[in-house]
Amino acid sequence: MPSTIRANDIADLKGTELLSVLADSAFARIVEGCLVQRLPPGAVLFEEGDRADFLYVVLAGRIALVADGPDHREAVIEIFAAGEVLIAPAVILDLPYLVSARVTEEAQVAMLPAASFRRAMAEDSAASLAMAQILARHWRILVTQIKELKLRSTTERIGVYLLGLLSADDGPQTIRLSEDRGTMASRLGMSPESLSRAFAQLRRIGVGGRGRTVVVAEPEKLRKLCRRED
Amino acid sequence: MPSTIRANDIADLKGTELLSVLADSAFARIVEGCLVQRLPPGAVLFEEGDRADFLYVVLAGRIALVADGPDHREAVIEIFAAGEVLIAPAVILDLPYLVSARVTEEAQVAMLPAASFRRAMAEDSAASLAMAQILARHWRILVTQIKELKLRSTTERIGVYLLGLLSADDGPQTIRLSEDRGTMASRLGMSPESLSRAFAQLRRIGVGGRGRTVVVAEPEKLRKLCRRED
DNA sequence: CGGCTTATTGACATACGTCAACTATTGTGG
DNA sequence: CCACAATAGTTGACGTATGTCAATAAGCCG
Repeated sequence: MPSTIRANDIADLKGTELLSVLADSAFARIVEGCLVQRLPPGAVLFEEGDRADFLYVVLAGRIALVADGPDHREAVIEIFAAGEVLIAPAVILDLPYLVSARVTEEAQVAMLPAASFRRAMAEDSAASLAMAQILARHWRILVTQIKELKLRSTTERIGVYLLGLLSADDGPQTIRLSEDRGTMASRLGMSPESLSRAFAQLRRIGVGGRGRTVVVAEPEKLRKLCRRED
Repeated sequence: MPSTIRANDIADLKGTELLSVLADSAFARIVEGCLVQRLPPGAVLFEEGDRADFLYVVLAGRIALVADGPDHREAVIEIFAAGEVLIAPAVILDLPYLVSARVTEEAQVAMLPAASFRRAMAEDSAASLAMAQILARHWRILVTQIKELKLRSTTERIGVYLLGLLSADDGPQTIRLSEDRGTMASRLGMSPESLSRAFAQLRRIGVGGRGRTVVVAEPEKLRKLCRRED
């Protein structure tokens, strides 16, 4: 059940990139009609096609944007973590959601009424500038994803994904996946089985581990695999 | 060769969604350092990795954003027409271009210096609001494309693409593709050969025509093919 | 009318998905 | 703490959609 907002939720909201720039009065107005929800994994925030009545802000946990396909297939488009703002585009344009949202990791989210958010955007220039910057970053994230889908094999896509989790260091590294492998497969546009097999491929260049743990023995080999100018 | 701007170019710029909202003084400053270029098909505006020194506005013709793949393969990400603004994200964030841009149809483009555009965004709240709205629309376009790449077959992707060109009418329609079939294939994430074969599939439900002309005898059949809930 | 690019078609290879079986892994209640 | 079920991941066998390579045909332009 949505509940009204508490003091430390307000602090969290104030700490997000988007809302931190708002003037105090504008921030107060936004927070006014705001609801906060704690949700278990699997919970659905909204479904594709719903009217965009709320802007969601992730306060904790993780939320996946998923597109529904034929016969219960689905594709994960993007995953959001604490501090990020969800589906602003639908809210800004006052258009139905293009995707559904589902909790992948026990989450706490704030729901800001769409109309008051749009008003804040129109009245507070810092907000629209911050919004433009956030959307600009997302444009790049999505374009990168499209490039990968169109030009890279399953194995390479996994490689690129892992590289994004690696530090610049060149020694062996252990990383922790923030999603289970099934979700990761869907996000990367492949079946869980293909993911599994692609990981098997990567084993020969020193990528191991199991479950959510992945060990990359030789990051440089992985980088070489994914480098374009081969 | 880039040349300085002429009166009717200024009128065109003033007519675009993004720049029309600017206050006169801000608009004048932006136009100040602006160059205009007329370019033949095949011309490259900039390449992936270049520093984002300019924001491009398409005044006429068409420009494709393309990602370069291994051994001279490439993927078309999006195509822009007159009135649209190109790769604002890189300019806003002052990051290198993620993609290259190539003219697909004899074009005229205005080049606005990145720094003065960023300044205009910061100072003119109407501009950042308009920018946020434009980027919001692009987010939806890109997400739609990702959904299609992840969930639909080549034939369905073509179907959806054609549906986007069709009027709501239910009678036979003749439409004109704005790109050659090779470019269209790349934009849809498939080889030209696959596009050709998928068109052959569609023939049995009344999709015909050749070259840039496509005839859809029974739009309803096409809609049915692409409808999700089978 | 040749040349030129662009589109189609055929034969073939292969990457990836699907279905099904099997094996961890995790969680639950006795 | 162990059995058990439930879930998640792996592996194998197989089918198929899509890419690749090569040859042909069809538009297009000087």
